[in-house]
This record gives sequence, C-alpha cells and structure tokens, in this order.
Amino acid sequence: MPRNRRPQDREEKRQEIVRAAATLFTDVGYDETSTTKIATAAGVTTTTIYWYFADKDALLVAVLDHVLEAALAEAALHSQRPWADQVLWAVDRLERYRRLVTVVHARAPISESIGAWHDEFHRLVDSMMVDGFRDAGVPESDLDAMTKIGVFVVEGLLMHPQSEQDRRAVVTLLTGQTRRGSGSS
Amino acid sequence: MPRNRRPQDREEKRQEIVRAAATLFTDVGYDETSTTKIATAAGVTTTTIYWYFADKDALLVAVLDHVLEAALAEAALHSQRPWADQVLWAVDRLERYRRLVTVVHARAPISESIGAWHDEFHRLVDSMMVDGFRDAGVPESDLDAMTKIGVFVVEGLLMHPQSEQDRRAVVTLLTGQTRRGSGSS
DNA sequence: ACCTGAACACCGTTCAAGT
DNA sequence: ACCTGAACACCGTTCAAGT
Repeated sequence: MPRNRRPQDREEKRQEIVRAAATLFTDVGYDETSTTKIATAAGVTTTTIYWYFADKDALLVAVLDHVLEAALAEAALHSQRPWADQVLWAVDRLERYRRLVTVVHARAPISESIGAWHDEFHRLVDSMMVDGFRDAGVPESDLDAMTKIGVFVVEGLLMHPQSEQDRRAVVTLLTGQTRRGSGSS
Repeated sequence: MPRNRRPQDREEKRQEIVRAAATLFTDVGYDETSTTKIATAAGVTTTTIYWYFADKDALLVAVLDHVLEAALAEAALHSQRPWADQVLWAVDRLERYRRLVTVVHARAPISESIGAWHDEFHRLVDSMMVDGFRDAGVPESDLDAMTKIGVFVVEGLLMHPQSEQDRRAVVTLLTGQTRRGSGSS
C-alpha cells in the first residue's frame, strides 16, 4: 500500500538542499551564494527550493540547525576535559563557521527567524558558559558578567583568526585569571 | 582666472554623497541600501556616484573614515577620565555603528579595500587598548592577551546590546579584575 | 572634467502550468 | 504533492553620449 509514498524521498531531497547550502554558505558566504548555485549543487531547479523552504532565510535557519546539531554532538565527547581546553576546542571547531557567524549577526536585526535563532543560540551558549566558569571557581557575583565576556571572547577569536599560540594565551588568561596564582611568571 | 574652477564644489558634492551614505549605511544597513537610494538622498543620479567612487565598497571605506574621524576627535576629549569610563564611553558612542561593524566583518574577507581598512582599524584600537590596560596595572606578560580580550569585549557589547547595568558590570570586571582587591565583596 | 540615460548580467521570488 | 519555465522587480555597474 503506497498510500503515503516516499516520505523518505522528500526528506532526502530536503537534506540534499540543506547540505549543499551548508557547504556553500560556510565556504563561500551567504550573500555570495545565489539560490541558483545552491539548486545546481543540489541537483534541482531554482524554484524547487521554494517548495521546501519559504525563502533564503528559512534555508539559512535549516543550515544553522544542521551545523549546530553536529557540533553539539561532538562537543559532548569533550565535556570531561579541563575548562580551558573545552573553550579552546570550541574555538578550533567553530572557526570554519566564521561566515555563518557574520551573516547571523548581519541578518538577525532584519529577519525575524534569524533573530529568533540567534537569541536561542545565545541562551544555549550562555548556559554552557555559566556552568564552565562556575566549576572553574568564578565567584557567583561575577558569573553573569564573566559569562558574557567568555561569549564575546569566543566570538572574537572566531572572527579574528589568531595564531595557535595567541589563541591559547587569550583563553588561558580568560579562564585562569580568577583562580588565584595561576601563572603569569 | 577660473582655470582650476570650483574644486570646492567637487569636494562638497563628494561630501554630500558620503554623508547620505553614512546615514543610510548606519541606520538601514549596507546591503539594504541601494546605490539608487544613496543617489536620491544626495540629490544626484545613480551613475554620478561612480564618478566619485570606484564602487560601493570604496564608498563604504569613505564612510568608515568619515565616522572614525569624528569618533576619534570626540574621544580625545575623554582621554583623562578613568580607564573603565573611557571603555564604557566608547561602547556607548559606537553602539549606533553596529551595522557598520557587521558589514566590515562580512566584507573584509572578500573585499581587499575593506580588509585593509579593518586591519588598520584594529592596529589603532589595539594601540589604544594596550596603553589603557598598561596604565591600569596589567602586568606586561598578560598585556597582549588582555588587549585582545578588551577588543573582543567591546565588539561583543556593540553587537549584543545590553542594559546599561549589565554593560557596566562587564566593563568593570574586564578593567578591574587584575587590580588587587577591586570589589566583588 | 563632470554628469546622464540606456543597457547588461544578475539577484531573490512568484505563479500559472504541468505531472 | 511535487516540480518547472517564464516572468517580475530590483540590484551594482558600464559606457557611449552629452555639456
């Protein structure tokens, strides 16, 4: 009984569009990637994209969810390592998504769906950061401000690539300076 | 002898285009502002813009220089105030240029002229930050990393507007925590 | 030297028409 | 339900033509 036939195929094709868009948005950029290029890469017609997604922004949200899901799954494997290493690993892992970060910042104020995704994302990152800094011994009174600084520093490191050495120095200072006597000659 | 007539007029018209573009790029956004809208606001034809500027990116660079010059002139008046206040003032003053920050980050990798402007800008900001943190008593060994954290935090505060109170908490923690016994009950 | 109107290639999106 | 070709309004930019 092929009554509800091939919901498989539909999901597969949708995934193929998301994967093609993810690659292009990440490596080339959102503004630099036309819907026609995405369609070609996914093996469909330009207009077909609009059968699966309301507009280009909706496709971007699907890409962001796709990328975030994979990154979170990987991050879970590192949750037992020292706090500084976890932050450093996150920066390493996310650096290639620099272009996605910029486009989210650029479109969040003008696209409701991207704005909502951005807010949700920061809620998630904030909650992870709070836990990390608390475990690292940051006093409760400084925890909120320290979390914000942590998020800003990670974002900054993504946007302004540094040498491995400089990156490590920044993260060490960030995660270590509130613990007494942690280096500095 | 009107041999070299009206270099005044030329500079005036150029300035008018830059001013119109500055307002629109700042309030509406770079991608959201067409060259036609800029031309209309400046009282010229679209193609006239291309007599004064090589392309839209060159106009953006002129806008960035224009805005930066004004901000630096104002900043000079505050150079004697406490370090935390100076940083807080800068965040306050620059918040309205959030859209310019995003577009510079978005276009720096793909436009050589924007990339060059971005590098130059960070050299300037870095040198100001280093002096501030050194005077505030940050040890020489942490100065480079601390400067980067400072720049990232200022950028983060620009991109993610906070309440006056939260902003102050972040900047206080940033500028104060390396000085011994500066609060936190 | 300075400015313009017409044109070019491209963009995201819509929609009537097909299966 | 799913997909398409043709068309729409708009974009940044070019260029021959005017003064």
